Amino acid sequence: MKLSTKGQYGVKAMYDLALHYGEDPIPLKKIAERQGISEYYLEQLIGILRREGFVKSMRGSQGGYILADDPSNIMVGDILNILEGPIEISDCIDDREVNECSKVNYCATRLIWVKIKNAIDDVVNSISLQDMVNDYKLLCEKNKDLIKKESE
Amino acid sequence: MKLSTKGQYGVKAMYDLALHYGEDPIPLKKIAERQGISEYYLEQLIGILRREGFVKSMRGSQGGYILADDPSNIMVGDILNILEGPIEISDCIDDREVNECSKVNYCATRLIWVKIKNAIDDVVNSISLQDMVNDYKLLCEKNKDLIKKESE
DNA sequence: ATAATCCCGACTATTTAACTCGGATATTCT
DNA sequence: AGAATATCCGAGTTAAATAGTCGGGATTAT
Repeated sequence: MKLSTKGQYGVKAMYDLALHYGEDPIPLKKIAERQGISEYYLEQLIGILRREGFVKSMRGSQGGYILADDPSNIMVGDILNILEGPIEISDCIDDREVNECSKVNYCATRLIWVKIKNAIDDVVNSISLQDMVNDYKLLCEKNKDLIKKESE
Repeated sequence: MKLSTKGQYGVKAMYDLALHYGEDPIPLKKIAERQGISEYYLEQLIGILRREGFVKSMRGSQGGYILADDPSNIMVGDILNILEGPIEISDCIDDREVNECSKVNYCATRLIWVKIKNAIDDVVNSISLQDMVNDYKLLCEKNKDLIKKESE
């Protein structure tokens, strides 16, 4: 059970843009380099994100991409939903079992997939790009302190 | 983002066995029919579950499968882990970015995949086969009441 | 003996993931 | 104007995983 790289790459790229929000547009090449992703492949993914309105593009020399909105308004879940498709764990319609409960249109396992889906949604819809940036900066601070102490 | 059918089929089959726990062994053919799964395909899956000690098999005529343990001791997570493999959402080692935080061995997105994994684990490790059976029986009761009222 | 059933390994077809590429279009800089 | 830099678009490729199929052997109740 695993996520595809689409979602991973998409979140990484968007996070990279979030780190530079408010600055000049970032060309894809830079993002791909920094995040260790194939540039050509990322091109496809960011194309999707652009069409969905999550990033804006500037063509031509000095062009690149910027976030279409404030990082605090973009949730990880938004990105994953678009790149991975909605979480459709099961297309479960199980009605063959004609027994004492025959009238029940019910798949015993369906509830489990629903619970899993909800749990994932809760997580990814609660984390914004800004949260990720904050976490990163916090870690940097801690690290600086650590280096400082080491050199004392 | 979706689960493979392996996990779905496996849970369905185990649930079927749980419904008949304590009775005679159930042949694979019955399970496959009732749950709407290819018998040959299910054969592979249940083979894995047998080797891992989750079900016991009886060969020969009147043979079949039974749960190796009480349904309350078998968690949905156990089944999924074996059939889908552990949840390895990302094999994220991202250390290329040499900037002001260069000493930090840290992947910005890693925390997200960890959180997702934990959320899924929490769900599937909290649901036993017995829970599923209870849910089903509860639903049957409700349904009976409903039919009763309708006929009044 | 025979029918039912598990057991095992190999085979195949389909789909998906993960890239790769060629060339068109737009923009800036010199 | 022209070169360089980028986005934009669609198509092609490769490799792996998924899902399913099959043949035949071993075991056991009737």
